[in-house]
Amino acid sequence: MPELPEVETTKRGIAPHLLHQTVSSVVIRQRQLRWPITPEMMTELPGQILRSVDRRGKYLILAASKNEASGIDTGKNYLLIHLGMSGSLRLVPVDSPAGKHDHVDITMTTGIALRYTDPRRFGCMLWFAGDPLLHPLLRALGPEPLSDAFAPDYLRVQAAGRKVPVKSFIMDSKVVVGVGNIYANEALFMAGIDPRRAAGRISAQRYALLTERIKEVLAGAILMGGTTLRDFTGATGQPGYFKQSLAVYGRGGHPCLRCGTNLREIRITQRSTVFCPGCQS
DNA sequence: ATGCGGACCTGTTAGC
DNA sequence: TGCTAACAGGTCCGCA
Repeated sequence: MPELPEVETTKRGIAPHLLHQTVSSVVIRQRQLRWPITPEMMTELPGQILRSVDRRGKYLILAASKNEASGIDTGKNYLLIHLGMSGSLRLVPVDSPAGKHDHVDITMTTGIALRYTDPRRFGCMLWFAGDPLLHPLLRALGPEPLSDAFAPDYLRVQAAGRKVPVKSFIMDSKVVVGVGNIYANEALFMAGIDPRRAAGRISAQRYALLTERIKEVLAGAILMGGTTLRDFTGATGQPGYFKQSLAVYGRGGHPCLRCGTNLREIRITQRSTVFCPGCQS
């Protein structure tokens, strides 16, 4: 379900209802996610105040700390959340009936609960202390695609000598975060690059264009509120509206919207890959 | 270091 | 209509 725009949309949706709020209770119905949820989250988080909601790649980072009357900084704890393939976070009224895959509720004293749902359980919810950016899952991540660090010459430099298909290359979170299967397909189409081409054999000029297209497609999707595939919904349950503007993803065998050639669908490292043999080389 | 394939888990859809 | 197999938005890990 979630690629970067969906995660960003989720973040924007939930943040206003969480910031500066005190957690009143945590209910864990299923702790076996990608990694088990530690019971400490349930015992330590209630009573703490949520201080920030951030995103790094497709990870959401919630910071929490106690409200110390003494003024002594007791340090922050962090909740690292990934939505995996099928996860979502929504805001629901306290005591809303929980469905089969509603694994966690974090309820605020306002009566609003942050509900984590994830049928496939590929996501995670990790409770820890210490600098979140040094966390093993975040430490080695590449730059944010919408930041200036993702510069026109960045991909060319990183790709030197690499033989993987360019599609796998831009989906590698150590290279750049947040480019999932849908947007990798779309950005390569927009840049006119064959997804099978070896990463190390693409010109600086084409990489500059690809970089621009990646930024464009992600920023556009964020503006649209995320892609709707199957059942993606934002924090309050509203659907995203980006699907209608996908040019290649999910359109294998159909005519290219630009040149009319039938789009080809292949697999690159187990992932569905759609491209136009006429427009992409 | 790089690249590949398997692993995690459930739900939906395509095909017989 | 029913059964089975393939596939789905992610990414970590172990092995060659």
